[in-house]
Amino acid sequence: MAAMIVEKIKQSIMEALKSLGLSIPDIYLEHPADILHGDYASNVALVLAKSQGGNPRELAEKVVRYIVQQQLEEVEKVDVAGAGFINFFLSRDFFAGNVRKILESGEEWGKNKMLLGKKVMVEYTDPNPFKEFHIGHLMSNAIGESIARLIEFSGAEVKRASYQGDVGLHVAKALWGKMKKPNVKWGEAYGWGAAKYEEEEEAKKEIREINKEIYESLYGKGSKKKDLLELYSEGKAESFREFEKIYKKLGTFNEKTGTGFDYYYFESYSGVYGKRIVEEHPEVFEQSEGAIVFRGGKEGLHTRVFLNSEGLPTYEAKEIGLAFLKEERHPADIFVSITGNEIVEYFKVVLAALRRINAKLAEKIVHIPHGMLRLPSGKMSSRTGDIVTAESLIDEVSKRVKEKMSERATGKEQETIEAIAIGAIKYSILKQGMGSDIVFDFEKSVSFEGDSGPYLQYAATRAHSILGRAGSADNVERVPKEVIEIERLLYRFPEIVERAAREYEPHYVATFLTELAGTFNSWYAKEKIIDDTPESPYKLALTKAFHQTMMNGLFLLGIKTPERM
RNA sequence: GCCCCUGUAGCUUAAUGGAUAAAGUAGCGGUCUUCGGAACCGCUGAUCCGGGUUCGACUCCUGGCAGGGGCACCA
Repeated sequence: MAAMIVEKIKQSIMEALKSLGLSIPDIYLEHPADILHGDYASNVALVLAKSQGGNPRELAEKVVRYIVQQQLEEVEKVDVAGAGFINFFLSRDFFAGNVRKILESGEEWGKNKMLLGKKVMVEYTDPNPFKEFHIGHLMSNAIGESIARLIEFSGAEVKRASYQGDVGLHVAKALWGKMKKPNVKWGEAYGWGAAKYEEEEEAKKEIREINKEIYESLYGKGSKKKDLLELYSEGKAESFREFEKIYKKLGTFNEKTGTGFDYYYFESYSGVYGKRIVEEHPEVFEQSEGAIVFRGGKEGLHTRVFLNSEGLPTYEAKEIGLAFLKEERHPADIFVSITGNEIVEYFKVVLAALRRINAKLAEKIVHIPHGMLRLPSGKMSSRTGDIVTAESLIDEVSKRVKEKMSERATGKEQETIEAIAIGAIKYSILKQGMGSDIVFDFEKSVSFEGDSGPYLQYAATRAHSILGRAGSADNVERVPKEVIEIERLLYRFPEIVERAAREYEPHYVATFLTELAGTFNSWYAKEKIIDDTPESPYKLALTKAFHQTMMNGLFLLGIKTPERM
């Protein structure tokens, strides 16, 4: 397989530097904002002039002379501009060849080999049984699914994992609520139990008792209260079924296994594991006020409790256990964990402790924290009952899509409506960088115009519609002289995918697709694609290449491309 | 008080130390003789405040200010 053009250009720069007897710094290429500055630009001359002295422009001229001698077929022109930038202009043939390549590659278009042969496990979503699947989980799911797909596109074998809190006070609250009010849903039972826990001493006492009971039954001591355990299993199974339905809807679903995730981990297991591991490593942990703690002070971290004074594992010990559990069940090269950023500090402590127990395992763990999805009123919380469930959000947005669609004659299939609604929601989550919060304004956040999921889907369906009308679109013979702007974007797709995967940042893909769709829409507005000019077949091929790129890109965001909308 | 994250047009967000800071939305003005108007074109509008490093800073360092998160037996 031919190397990506960006690699070829880098190579040619390196050879030029070598011939000139210069040292070779890290070379990176950028796409200049202004097309007058070429398709790629390099600042090596500026970098070298800085480290070794000399005039950057003169240096650039020398480098260019060597590059020109190499006669790269894809490069039409190389020149020096500005302070000493080397600008590369790609040839007409390169762009046409790329269109051909897209059509040949189809669903494979955009893949890279960065992680070829690697095994990667991605953990995300992590909803807790007995509680509602809220929009925070939706956010984690959207991000995790996209990252999983990006990693798959980079050549790795990906396993999806979800880690769920099936023990702890929240479970006891739900169980207590359900026992008092057998007819309400689990989510509601939890909300009510949580409220009473704060309000009434008696309730608090009973809930703590239930918590202990569950723990003891799980830790092998058994329990006399058979009905409580039955209710517990029932609730867990019920949650599982509910979650699976949502995963299917969201597109996190493996047809082969018939489940959303390849691996499910539970705190009840990771807790047992973690407790044992902590106890086996007294050289790492220490006793303090009756608890077992890890002192992170040396590394500028907090001291955190791993086993509480009752000997029960906390979040930290469970996370340690989880790391070993994952490695045992599916040894991988990279374990990615997607979580909210409120636990970054804890995660650092966990990793610091793990490093001393098993440095190799700790090395393989990558924590990707994301911002929070907040409501205008404040933090998302299921404790106060002030929550928006994923289900209700999808329903609400679907309703609006339906209204919008009823203005049209065709296509009111539920499937399409949901694809658009979920596309809108996912896009609003994935269009921005991982770090910052999203303020979720019910009215504005999910728009159908401009910078939105439906905008991307719409551009794709337009292209699809033209292709349906035209029949064949595989003729890349009569190439027009002028390079069309879309061509200058299309070839960049694999680079974008690779970068997004490398940095675990799906928003690079989202931003790129938006630019691409906008360019297509502009072109579409002023250019007739199906006409009787000799260029028409090429324009059709270009339309098909655009459509393929949109489909692959949207797939990477976990968004479906409807045929009509 | 200490630690971490974030401050970019009115609002929501882009920008790999690089060339004139890019979009969407809101506002104003256009395109309606269509291969699909959820579209297209134009105008208005921004790097929180000081200092520093650099040929070059939204980006790196430093001091403030503002917002969020975290600071031992919850997750």
